[in-house]
Amino acid sequence: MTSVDARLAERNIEFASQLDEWFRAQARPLPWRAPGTTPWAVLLSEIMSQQTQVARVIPKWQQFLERWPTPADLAAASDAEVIRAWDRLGYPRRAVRLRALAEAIRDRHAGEVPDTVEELLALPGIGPYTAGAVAAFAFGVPAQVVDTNVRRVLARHRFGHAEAWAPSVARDTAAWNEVTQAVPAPLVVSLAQNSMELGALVCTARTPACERCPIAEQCAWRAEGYPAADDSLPKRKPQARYAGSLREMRGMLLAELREHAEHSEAELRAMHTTAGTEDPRFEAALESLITDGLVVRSSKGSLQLP
DNA sequence: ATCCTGCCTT
DNA sequence: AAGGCGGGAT
Repeated sequence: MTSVDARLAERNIEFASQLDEWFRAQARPLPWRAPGTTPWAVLLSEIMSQQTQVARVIPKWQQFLERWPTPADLAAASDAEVIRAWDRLGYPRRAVRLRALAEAIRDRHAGEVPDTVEELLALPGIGPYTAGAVAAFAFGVPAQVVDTNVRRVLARHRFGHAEAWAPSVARDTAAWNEVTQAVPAPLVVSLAQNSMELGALVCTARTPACERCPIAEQCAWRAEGYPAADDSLPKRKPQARYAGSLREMRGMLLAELREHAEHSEAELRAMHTTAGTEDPRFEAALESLITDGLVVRSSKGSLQLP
């Protein structure tokens, strides 16, 4: 081992150890972190937390588990039931994917959530983050876990960037490999959870609370005087305006279909036609919902949840 | 306006 | 690599 490797190893282990100490004292008691949480419950929490804040996920997570305690239970439900239960968590296509996911677990894995990244990644609706998170948090595998929080913490603390780099599997993997090198497996697992928690509570995107940060002393970004974002780094494009968007129309149509079991297509179209002029978004929104499997067109021109 | 424990398609 | 996809909170 070269002296460079030795120094990196020392830095990595100190980084992981300090975060671990902080986590034990400061972490939120999230329900899916309680001992005895099933892999299915962990998986469900990760799916629901994809682009939805923890506070909004918690009650919905509890409702789903009470109603569908195992993958087989959810697989046996209809898409319509799951879409209605999903309610306003956002990105309703996740509800359909979730049921397909439960079905795949039932059919390919005898109803048990698999414990390897490779098998998890092959399931619908599970990408690099979720596969790693489930392997790590449900099964203790020292897998790569890079979400927006980890990405930002590493970008700042280890690499001195003001903002996280844009999501890229290559960048995520390179950074993860560097910071976990020579770190013992159990500590790698906690590093994932700990850095995620630090990003959520302290090293936040907008106004980081550096005065409460347990690793501020070693922070590269702080050492460099909190430099502004590097323009050479790719940035996520801001979301388009919601009012008037196709997404808004999708939301309106889905709300109506959630409420009434069935609609005639003509009736639904009429609801979005004023003074003889059809809302130009109507057709595209409907087709998009059908493509996502959120709405089905029946034989005689009626629309309903699948 | 920006962010939130991303994923899938093109 | 880029664009699309909810809805709530700050």
